[in-house]
Amino acid sequence: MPPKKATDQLQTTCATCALTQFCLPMGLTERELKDLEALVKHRRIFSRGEILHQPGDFFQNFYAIRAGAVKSVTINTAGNEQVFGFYLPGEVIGFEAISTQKYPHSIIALTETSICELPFTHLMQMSKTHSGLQHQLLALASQRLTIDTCIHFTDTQQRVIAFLLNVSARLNRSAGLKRIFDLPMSRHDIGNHLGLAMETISRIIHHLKRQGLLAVHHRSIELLKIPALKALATGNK
Amino acid sequence: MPPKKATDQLQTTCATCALTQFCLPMGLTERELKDLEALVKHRRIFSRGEILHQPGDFFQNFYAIRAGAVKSVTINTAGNEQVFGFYLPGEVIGFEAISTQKYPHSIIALTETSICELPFTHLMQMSKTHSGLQHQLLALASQRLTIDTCIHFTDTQQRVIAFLLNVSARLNRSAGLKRIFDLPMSRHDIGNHLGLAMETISRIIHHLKRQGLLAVHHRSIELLKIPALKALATGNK
DNA sequence: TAAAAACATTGATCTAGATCAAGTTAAGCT
DNA sequence: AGCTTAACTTGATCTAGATCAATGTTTTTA
Repeated sequence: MPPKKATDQLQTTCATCALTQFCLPMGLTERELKDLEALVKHRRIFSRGEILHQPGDFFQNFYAIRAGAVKSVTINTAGNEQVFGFYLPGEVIGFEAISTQKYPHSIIALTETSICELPFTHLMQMSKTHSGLQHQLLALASQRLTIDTCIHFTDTQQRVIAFLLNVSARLNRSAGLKRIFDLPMSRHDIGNHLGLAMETISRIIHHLKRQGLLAVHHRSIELLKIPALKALATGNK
Repeated sequence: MPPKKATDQLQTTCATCALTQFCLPMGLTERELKDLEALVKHRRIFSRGEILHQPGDFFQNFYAIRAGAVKSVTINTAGNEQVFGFYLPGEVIGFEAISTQKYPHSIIALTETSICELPFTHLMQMSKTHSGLQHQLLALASQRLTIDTCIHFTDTQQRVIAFLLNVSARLNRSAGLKRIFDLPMSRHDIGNHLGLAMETISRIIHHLKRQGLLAVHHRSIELLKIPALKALATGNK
């Protein structure tokens, strides 16, 4: 069940949302789910380029991505952007802000993006009585710690393939990799995030295409030989 | 109050530990602290090179670093090590394992290292009634998400300086940077972690030394011009 | 619907940093 | 203490990927 378009999502409840088994509701009892639902403050749509929050903004809400995608960035003093990561449907923004009470990054919508806003203090209050929620909050923070292993690969091609497989898996949370998908972010953003030039991303993807490992048309990707791609990503050249 | 040597730490309790205000006990009431103390299963010493756990091991315990340091690594199919990060005194290992119930990495002691073992299920049980602990668990997971920003810098020198400042700050959690400290990890590990060759680390450190920004003798570092180093790290060349 | 802007590809050149290699220093071991 | 081994430094060379540049494509906006 793929997430619907951003604009279709405004009336959905947690119980009827396609992402209910991956997002915050996961593992919650029916009762807990109903209470969580009551706690959702806003459902909002951001259009491409809009900023959800800036670094230093006081941390008040989690944002659960319902449809679309955002990037997490900072701008350094020299004016250069630094892409820290991406958030895809079902993923929750805010964990990195808990300890300092301030968001550390800018969150910018990459496409039309629909989100659910959840007040943190209410969530914490609720999780005192709802132990399923308490566990799920930690589990989501945990997931976030291991979600993005691509940056750690030394080999450039490995990094790019691992990134593509990572996005594919995250877009298809239920079962394995999504074979056909659209990258929500630009080559520039991918490059920045992986510490590579945009042109290098382009060339590596082209190379994989020529080898018949995937089909590409701009941001649309089809993984053709998943086992081979996996093998390359884990370092078996 | 610097952390004592690993071997001095076996008898210490949470209440008397120098790290009490940074580690899990932070923000806990006296009552909560006493209950937490009762929950600590083991205090153990690992010597250099010893493995705390392997990837895939069933997640049962958090490990709080009391003295020393460890690295978090994986070995890929080609036999290459990949350094994911480091844990320094007061830091807690285990958050990345909550969602899958398995540790994703090997944890290897870099020096003589003393740790406190805390059973996860007991912690969760306890945090149902101790809301300070519940918050502190999330806060520590949160901290972990933002602790290691060095890898995201594009410029090589920036990455290395940011790394040194990062270690310095983490070794001196209370107040700002530690001016004089020993790196617990090898140049090789630093390089691997930052995606650079060991020789490059050596050369960049040598370069900073020649500029008079720091004093180095093997793993011992003294930060001589902190503002200048900070400026370089944030991209003002 | 056309024009503009943003994004992506492809090629040519150049340089930062990897790799290779040798020598030095420090740490662990018997 | 002296031997062995691991870690670090320094230099020379080479290459992967950055940078520069031009063109093509798609999306956005007027």
